[in-house]
Amino acid sequence: MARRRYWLMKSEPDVFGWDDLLACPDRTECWDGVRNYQARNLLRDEIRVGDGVLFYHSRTKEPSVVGTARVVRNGYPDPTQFDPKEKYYDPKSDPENPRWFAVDVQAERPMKTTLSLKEMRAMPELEGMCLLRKGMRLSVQPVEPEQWKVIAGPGKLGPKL
DNA sequence: GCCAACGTTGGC
DNA sequence: GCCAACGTTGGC
Repeated sequence: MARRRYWLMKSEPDVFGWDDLLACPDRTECWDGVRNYQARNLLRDEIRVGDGVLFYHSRTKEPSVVGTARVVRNGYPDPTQFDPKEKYYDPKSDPENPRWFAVDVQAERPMKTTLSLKEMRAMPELEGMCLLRKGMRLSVQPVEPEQWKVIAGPGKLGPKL
């Protein structure tokens, strides 16, 4: 069994945020709509059931990590790419060889107190973190175990949902 | 295969 | 809402 790995996923609370995830059946939702090849590769090849996810709110007043989630389904073809009614419809994607992938995530625990981007920038332990690097706009990105521990380690999280 | 134009992301 | 930093597209 491979070691559990960690990721950070960005969401825009105006579109779909933590509260929306909690409102889903089983607190589980398909993480779809990712249209970036680098992120796609992670979703398709790297992210596995059981991995930990930092749930991050972007494009909001105080961009922050708000909770943790767990991957509950490995990468599979993103259904929205084949639906012409979908915003994320991609007519160039061949169903025989899908271009875009999604995973399912389940909300696990809220942060005891949300951790803002500003606060993270001020933490020397998080230096070099993907999220904090200039120009890093990946909506799905890796988190090192040490970084996970600092952000979501003992005492940082609220009760299991 | 270069690169200008265009679109998107996301902090501020 | 602005705009810098990227990524993608498409003409050549």
